[in-house]
Amino acid sequence: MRRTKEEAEKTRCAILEAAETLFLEKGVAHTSLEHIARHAGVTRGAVYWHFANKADLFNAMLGQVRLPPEQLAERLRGCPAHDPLMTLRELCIEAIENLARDQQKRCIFTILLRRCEFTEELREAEERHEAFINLFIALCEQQFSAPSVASRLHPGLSPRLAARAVHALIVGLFHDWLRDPNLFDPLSDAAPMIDACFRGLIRDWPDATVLTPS
Amino acid sequence: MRRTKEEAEKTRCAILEAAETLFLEKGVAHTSLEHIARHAGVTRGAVYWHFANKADLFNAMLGQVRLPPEQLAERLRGCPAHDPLMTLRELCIEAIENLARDQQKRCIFTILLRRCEFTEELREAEERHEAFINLFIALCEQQFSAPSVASRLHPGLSPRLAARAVHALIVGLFHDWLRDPNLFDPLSDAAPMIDACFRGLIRDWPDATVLTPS
DNA sequence: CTAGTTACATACACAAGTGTTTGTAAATAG
DNA sequence: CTATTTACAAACACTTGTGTATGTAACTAG
Repeated sequence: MRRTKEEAEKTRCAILEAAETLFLEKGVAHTSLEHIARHAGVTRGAVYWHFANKADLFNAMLGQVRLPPEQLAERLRGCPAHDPLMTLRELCIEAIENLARDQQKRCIFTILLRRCEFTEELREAEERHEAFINLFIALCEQQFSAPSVASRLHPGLSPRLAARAVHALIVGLFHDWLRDPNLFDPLSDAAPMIDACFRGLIRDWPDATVLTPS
Repeated sequence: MRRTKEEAEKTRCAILEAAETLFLEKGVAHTSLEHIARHAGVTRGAVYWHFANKADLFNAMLGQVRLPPEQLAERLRGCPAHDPLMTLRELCIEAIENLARDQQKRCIFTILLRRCEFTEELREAEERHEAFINLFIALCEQQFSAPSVASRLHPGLSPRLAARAVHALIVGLFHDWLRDPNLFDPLSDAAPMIDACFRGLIRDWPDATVLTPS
């Protein structure tokens, strides 16, 4: 019953998909490879053929999507310093909207935030993820440090603190919304909330009407 | 080797303490009752004597402290409507400072946010926790709905959205800081960040100097 | 055509965890 | 002083999970 190469790729995907579903449903630690195999319509043999162990499968699953911090960091690094704040603002809003639109991203991020324990075996994934978060915060801080921006920070705020606040708000919005998607509507509410945040950080932040000419 | 009543209470506490330590260290799902018992210097017999199972032990552990959302909700409900925003602001700042000061609260909240999977067996604890979060958000929204406050909201913001933003910021700050306590100093940075948030929500939010006369 | 390899399924050995039952010494009630 | 709980320890029975080893049919390279 040996399958052709592309069929093998299909079972690999089926396993990844089953893992995604079951991790979301019952948590990473509470899902066994046996359970995943059954759900994918294969045996543990197939799972161990494609992946070394559960941690490896978990990493492969994460590798399927660019998580928001990763994506944000990438795009922040790519953009020039011209009007850095507006770029940052738009990226933040996009990140939230993306999460709402992309079902898989939502699923995987929910697993990361609410369905897994970062213990020894998942340390690698955790560290990679944290590295991206730290990179994002650092780049964010860099945007706030540009002379033309830093001078507009409200008194009492440093670029460092502003960057921390932006990241905290985004993480909090993710966390809250993934817990209960009825709390707000990402597509319509992301912009006002992000703008409120920037308005509290930057002295002359323009009106919402100017920012979203549609 | 039967112990007196107060000695029994001491072993109960020892078990709870061991659970706290090990849950934090290795995650809830990855910690067995056997492991907890050993760490507390007893056998599983003692654990099963004092607690029905792991979920029961987990709930008892959570019951030891008032978690921030619970505390916030309680205090918000208790305070009269006189200057509701300032009360809310102070509570938010206090919550963050408290987390930094109270070692046990920090530990347990870290477990809740980063060391447990909310699967079937912990559903009860999750639901209780979520209820407090929703209560906090509702009360928060109520503060923003007071006529004297709602009229001062920046255009584009509803009381509902403002409440969501405040909660998201706090959750994000907790999450970030518990992940890496070096990101900011709760005692000195909480106030400026919370004030920045409120400044972005409320039109005539006063200066920081006025707010912290110290 | 046949050797070797691929993509699994099956089976095995082992460890660990759970809940329960039973044993027991000391505290305590009467 | 005796009977009965209490507060555990120890042992048991069972399930589940992991990693590995072995089997095997079909694909594929030469």
